[in-house]
Amino acid sequence: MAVSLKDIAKRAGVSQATVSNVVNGYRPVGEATRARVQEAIDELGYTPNLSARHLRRGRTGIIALAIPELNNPYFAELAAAAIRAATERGYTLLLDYTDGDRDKELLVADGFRAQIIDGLILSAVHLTRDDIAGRTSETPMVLVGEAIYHAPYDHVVIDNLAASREAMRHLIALGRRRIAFIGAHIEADRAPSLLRLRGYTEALAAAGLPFDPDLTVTTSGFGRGDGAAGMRALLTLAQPPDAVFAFNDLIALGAIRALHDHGLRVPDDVSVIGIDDVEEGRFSIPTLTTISPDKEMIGRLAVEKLLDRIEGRPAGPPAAFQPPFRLVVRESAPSTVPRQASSSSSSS
Amino acid sequence: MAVSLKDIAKRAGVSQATVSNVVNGYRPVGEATRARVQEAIDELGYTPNLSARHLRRGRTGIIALAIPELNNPYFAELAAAAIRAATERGYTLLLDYTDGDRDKELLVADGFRAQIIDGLILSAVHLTRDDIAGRTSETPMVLVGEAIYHAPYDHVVIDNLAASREAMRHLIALGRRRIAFIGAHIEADRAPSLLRLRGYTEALAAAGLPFDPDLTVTTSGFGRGDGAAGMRALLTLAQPPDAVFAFNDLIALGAIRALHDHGLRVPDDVSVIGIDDVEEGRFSIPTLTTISPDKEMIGRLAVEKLLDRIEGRPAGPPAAFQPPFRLVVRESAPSTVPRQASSSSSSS
DNA sequence: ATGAAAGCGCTAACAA
DNA sequence: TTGTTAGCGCTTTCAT
Repeated sequence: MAVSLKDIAKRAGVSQATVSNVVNGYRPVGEATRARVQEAIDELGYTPNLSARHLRRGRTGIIALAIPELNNPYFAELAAAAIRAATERGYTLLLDYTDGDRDKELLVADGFRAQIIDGLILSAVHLTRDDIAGRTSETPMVLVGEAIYHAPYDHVVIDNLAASREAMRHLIALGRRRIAFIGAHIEADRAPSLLRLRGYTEALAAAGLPFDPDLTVTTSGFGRGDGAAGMRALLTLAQPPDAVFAFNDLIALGAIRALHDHGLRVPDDVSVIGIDDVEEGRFSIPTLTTISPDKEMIGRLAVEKLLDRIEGRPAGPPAAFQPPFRLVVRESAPSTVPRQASSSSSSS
Repeated sequence: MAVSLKDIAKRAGVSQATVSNVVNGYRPVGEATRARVQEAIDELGYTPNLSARHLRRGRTGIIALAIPELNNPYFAELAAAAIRAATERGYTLLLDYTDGDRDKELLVADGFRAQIIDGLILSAVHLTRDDIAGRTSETPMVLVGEAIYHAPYDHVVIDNLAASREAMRHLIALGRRRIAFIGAHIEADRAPSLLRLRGYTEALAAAGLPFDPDLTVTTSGFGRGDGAAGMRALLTLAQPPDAVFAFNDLIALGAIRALHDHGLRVPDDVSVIGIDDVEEGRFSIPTLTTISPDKEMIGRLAVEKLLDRIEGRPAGPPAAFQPPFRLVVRESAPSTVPRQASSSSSSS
């Protein structure tokens, strides 16, 4: 059995309460006493038993970040930022991953592991508004991610409408006219792709370009394979697209691969743009033009807002927070309109 | 305050012990009693308080997996496997990431968060043998990853020597003669790249090929940028390589990008092979030939061995476990020898 | 400034 | 088969 408060108290000849106060500093402790206690702590090598502390305090010091998939580097980068932020604030961050499975998302939102965590940052994909609204768990929660719920929770997400418009403007400025969107989803009202899709159609309208339903491709997942399949479908069209706006970078990368397999060149024949700015896109061939959300800030903000709620700081009513983003132009959709076939120009 | 054992006991008119037994099943409980208790549990919505349980049992049900970086998809995939395995066994897996920082690795190994975890799976990069040997923490630990320590801990890792030899045999069978290795490390005796490097030299010797020190490139990290930088260095050689064996896929992918920037073609001018089989390499241009370790089994085995120690199952002395791997041939180093070998030193 | 003592919710040893 | 009871190690009144 490890060294306990009691051991220290005995050794230092004081009460447990005093030791506790030396450790936590809730009440002032006399200088001489403090020194004696500290010495005992050092000698015996005491570390507080967290389970006991948590039992007593009713909090665990653990918060969870639930993400759909670890394999998407976007989430890996987001998680890294959140872990940093939590650690700085003295919390431990537990990564829960839901596998893009609705039941698991429900389970997590509804208090699975609630006993172990003080709060939850949830990046849901499949949850419905009712799922969120009907949540019974009392555990503080902050929402992250593209799906919209209009639910009474803080929500951290970039301005997807503006981001999509900017991506589209870039493509349109390049002279592209048949721009496809890969990564739409079936769910009508709160799908992750909702705002990005709206940005897509609005940008088309603003540029006076027709909206062709054939150019909007639905995918089941969010990975490279989905992007490749979506692109292959587009390539069967009588009039294939001359540009692709992908829901995210992984889909964009998959689309590029499918174009390559089909003997088409990016960006000469087709321009491609994604969203996320994962590192992979800085080294891919071609490198990927993308919208880069401030992932560090997203993670940080989500943690902060959650801790505000947990620690009962005045935080006002639930609100939406929009970290910045910026357009990063790379080879897959460069600023200069592609002249002819000529590749292997490099610019990292 | 949430519903407690006591509440259930009162409601069902039984003792706390009985409720505990119907929840945990340590002792048999009468059918009628069980039903009554279960009903009370359902009605009141009881979930055990884990802090209390852990305080009492002396275990938390949490194990940690410490990895150098989350951004490397290899570790993300490994973590996913470990999380699955832990969850199945009723444990929660906490991801700790050390940032490839020696101090953080030390901290983790030496019992940071020891109060909260029952055991640790450590994938260290920078730790020395002495660091490991001098560990004071009592927390059970299992080692994962390429670095060798000959320390008294279970260690799960593929047979890196055999894997490297197989990768090299493939390159040599292609007719490659100047094969470079990117991703060596300074530390002499237990660096992650040690065995892979030895496999490289042994394979050269076995094929009667000369070992040219210029073709072995040291990198500080393990990412795409390191691979690209390493490749650029190789391309300044008077006689650049005609093939690259990379320490891992990310380095290989970075090397491919650098070759592309240099106007060289993969695999026509230079063949490239990596290790890890990350998903990215199945969609990259060109797709990546690689050694695919069984990540699912690595994660699973590490968790199992750790739980054996934690739960005191007879596990014998610490041992090494070698999950299988296989060569996956893709475009960057196809089986058929490239035809028009134009691997001159034309563009440099 | 310090101490004594009462639990937080649970499990396990001992009784019945 | 079930109940009683004693803590696990800590924080926190209430006294002093």
